[in-house]
Amino acid sequence: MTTDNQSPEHPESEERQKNFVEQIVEADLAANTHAGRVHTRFPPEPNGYLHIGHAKSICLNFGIAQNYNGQCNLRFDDTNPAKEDTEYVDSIKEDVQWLGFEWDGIYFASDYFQQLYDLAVQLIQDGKAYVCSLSPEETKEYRGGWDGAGKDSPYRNRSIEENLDLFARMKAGEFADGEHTLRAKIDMASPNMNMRDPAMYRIKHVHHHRTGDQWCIYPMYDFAHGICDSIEKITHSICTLEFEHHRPLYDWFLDELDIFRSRQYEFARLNITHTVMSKRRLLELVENDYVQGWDDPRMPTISGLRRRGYTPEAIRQFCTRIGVTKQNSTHDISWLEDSLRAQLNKEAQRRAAVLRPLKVIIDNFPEGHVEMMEAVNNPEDPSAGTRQIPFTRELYIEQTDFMEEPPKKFFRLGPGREVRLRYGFFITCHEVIKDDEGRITELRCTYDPETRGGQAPDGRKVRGTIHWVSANHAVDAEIRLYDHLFETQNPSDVEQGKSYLDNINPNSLEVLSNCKLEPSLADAQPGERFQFERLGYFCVDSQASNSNKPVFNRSVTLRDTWAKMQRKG
RNA sequence: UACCCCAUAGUGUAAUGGUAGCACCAGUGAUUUUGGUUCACUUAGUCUAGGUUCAAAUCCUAGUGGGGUAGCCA
Repeated sequence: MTTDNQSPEHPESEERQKNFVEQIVEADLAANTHAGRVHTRFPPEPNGYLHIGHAKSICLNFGIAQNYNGQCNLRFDDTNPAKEDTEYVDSIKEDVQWLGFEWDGIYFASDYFQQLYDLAVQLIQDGKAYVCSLSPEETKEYRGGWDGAGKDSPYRNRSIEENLDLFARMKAGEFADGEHTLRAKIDMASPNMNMRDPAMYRIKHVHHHRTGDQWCIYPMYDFAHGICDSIEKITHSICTLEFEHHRPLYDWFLDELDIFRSRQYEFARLNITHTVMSKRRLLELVENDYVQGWDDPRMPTISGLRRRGYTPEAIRQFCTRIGVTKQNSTHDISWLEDSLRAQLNKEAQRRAAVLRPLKVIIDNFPEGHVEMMEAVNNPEDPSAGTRQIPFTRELYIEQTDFMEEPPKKFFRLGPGREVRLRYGFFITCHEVIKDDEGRITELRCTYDPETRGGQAPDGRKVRGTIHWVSANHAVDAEIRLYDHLFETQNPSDVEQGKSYLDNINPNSLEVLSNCKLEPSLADAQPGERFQFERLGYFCVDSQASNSNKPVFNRSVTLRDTWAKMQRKG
């Protein structure tokens, strides 16, 4: 259930077309299938951090519960202790809550291990399951391929008594890993591989993060998942497309066991350009230090996006904008970025920050004099008020806001040109000072005292308005500029012999350590977000900032039509 | 090789047998003390071939294209 931001004027709650899952839910409601009850669940395996693709699923599952007066559980699918860990459990809970959702029930598949075991025994007693003693290799061989039917396991017709005995001894730890499995007795000739006597239990002498060493046999996903749904009386079990072929098996278990009938529905997982989304790859990026952890601001993980400066609202907004269908598709990453811009444009306070400083001396401004200027905090929100910023003789402007030989459409500063310093004065550049290597080190300018605040009494116009910071008052800061983690739209699209890793963007992180911020930014708190005017949205890094030198992450740039014009030439 | 799913402007999605619509992108213009925001306008689409029907994006068949599936992973 969402805990905030559901006001009527909020874009998330605006009228929109219902997606196909919502239509199914509404049809069930209309038909009174579950007496008006809607119950979903979000079922992550705690073997990695949540990413934006999970956010889509979270928004779908929790969103449906919320919109139809239902409930949504958080359930950890922890049936494979070899890969799972409490570290992941904790991060998943944190991420779900941060996204703004509260689960109605929190469960673990491991809570149900005994019930699962009992139901497996029941299936054996009904002659629907058997202990198979084929090796993994033999099992694969017997399963057959797409070109024909598989072969029945020689153990398929063991007596019920023998199966019961063997299964009990599997549980008791009498056998080594891989010696036996419990299999459902379905159809080795099925064109659906999942129905060719799938494994229900395997022996794994592995310590489980919650049940410890209590079990040495663990249920397989197909057996456990549907039963967990059934136990929790889940009405709509929503998963991704690759589980489509598992649905007949999901149904088979519930039907044979004759327990509460949950239904599985599948939707297309989220793909986004310039990034990767599989847990395997994200893990690889982390473990091989391509990034600096799961919460690296370049990662598509929830924790990465959070550290990058994304808001839960922006992510939820993105998830509702992209829709839910069964079509495989890839969304442009700029959609995600736009969602953030849309929110922060309305909410973020504006500040001045100079990324790559160029000193400007105002020759006709009195030395030592400080003139306090009034600046609007947020033009989109008058209630945000104003603040005072100091104007002095020595300023910093952006290096990119000056060109010695400006091209035609360049509106900013150049020799002999006049621009407006935002909330300051008009200044005109008279002299360019360079070092021995010819690099520009300083600009000599004059200001027009009549233009205080940025208006000329004679009504003369100026094309460019640039930002600035008073040199003596400036706060030094480190600013990290992030770009797409991968250069190509689809990192997985590689020629023979190459891997997605070859598409990593070598310039995905640029650290600027000599940035100059306006004084009001001195005590910005970790996680706080601002718009640095004309540059983008930035937030105080939650890990690296300390009191002597704040560190800001660039969440997203502003739209930049000038940069676009330059790119096009 | 078999089975399953999918196919609508560049991208992403509506229309559920009855006028093909929306958003983003792109382009043009207006406003603007952020080359931001906002506003207006413009471009552009039902994969192909048959069939059913008064009427098909929608139903049927075939083809084409894309995706998925042969873990004792989930």
